[in-house]
Amino acid sequence: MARDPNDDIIGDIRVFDDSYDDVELLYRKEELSELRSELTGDSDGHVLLTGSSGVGKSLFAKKSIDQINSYDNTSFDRVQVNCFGKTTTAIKRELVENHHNGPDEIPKTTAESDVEEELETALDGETVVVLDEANKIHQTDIIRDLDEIPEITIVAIAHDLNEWMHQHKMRYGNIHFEHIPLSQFSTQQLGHILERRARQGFHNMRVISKEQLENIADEVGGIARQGIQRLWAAADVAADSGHHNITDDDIAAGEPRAMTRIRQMRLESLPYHHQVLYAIIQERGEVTGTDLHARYNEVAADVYHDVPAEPIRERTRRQKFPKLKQYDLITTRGSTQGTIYEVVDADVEPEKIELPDTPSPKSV
DNA sequence: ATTCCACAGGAAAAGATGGTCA
DNA sequence: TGACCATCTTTTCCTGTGGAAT
Repeated sequence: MARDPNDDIIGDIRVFDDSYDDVELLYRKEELSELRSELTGDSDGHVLLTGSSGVGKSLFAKKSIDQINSYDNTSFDRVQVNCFGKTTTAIKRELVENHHNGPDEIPKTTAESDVEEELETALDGETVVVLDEANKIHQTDIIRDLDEIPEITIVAIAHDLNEWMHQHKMRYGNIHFEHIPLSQFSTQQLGHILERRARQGFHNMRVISKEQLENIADEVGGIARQGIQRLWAAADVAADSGHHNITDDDIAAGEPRAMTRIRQMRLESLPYHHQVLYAIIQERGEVTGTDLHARYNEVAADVYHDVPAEPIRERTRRQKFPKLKQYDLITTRGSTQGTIYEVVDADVEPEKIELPDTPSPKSV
């Protein structure tokens, strides 16, 4: 069962990365033309893109704006920044750095007013600023600031319209955003998208059939990111099993592997406290609240030894669980003192956290 | 049935972080 | 630079709940 590299089905693993963007935009004609009329029309409003996780919002923003640029013979610049966890100045700094006119690097000590100045000098015409994960913008007035620069049109990306309204419309009430929702793909559409991916990532297209691709698309309910991970996982399982073609069983067997990979990425994107708590639950598969807190207190000194973070109190720990649930990493059942915390997938390992192995069966 | 207990989660105060402005 | 403000996180305090003990 030794795995011969020549048997590998995957030719280019990068094709299955989240960040891979050397693709053609498919089935987004309507949204594209809406965006085009916003960006090329007279309106000086901004754009809000929404859609559920994994439908390809960032990719759409990137590819469609570049496409509009080349088809319409317009020439505005596109600058894209992920806003997650960044301050106003950090976002502006990154905007300048990402702009083709700007310096590649601005020292972090530069004052905000100077960064602002650098930004305005870099702009030499219409510029579309894409704010990725704009729903994560918290204590910043970045939107208001950018709105005041006439050359800039903002394309903000968020998950959910209501959430966006709640967080921002009140604060930026007078700044207009045209809303363009991105829907999930139909089975057929996603099947086709996956076929393109396979064509790019696999050595040979004959290893998987059209029906199989559509089955994957159907199973993931039109969520592109999941479909792509399922495709990768199916190929990975097939290669492990020494198959030359991907079988239906490989696809089925790949499902947990794909989900594990997605959950693993989510866990790693979370702050340290979440990961510590996850590690404790994962250690035993399931644990009661009492045992969880006891174990936390036991390992706290070790686990927080050489990290910037400090251990947190019980109430604060409880406040971390909703996020872990939302990311489908843990579940809870029972209520009040009987609550059991349980990992969804024991194969998802907290890579940064090493718990000291003092197996403490509820020592009384 | 009643009381007791432990804890999840709500409310609000306190703290931390980062921005603005004189 | 320091006083002040806005926002988000953590802590403190507390209430409601459901199971166990009486």
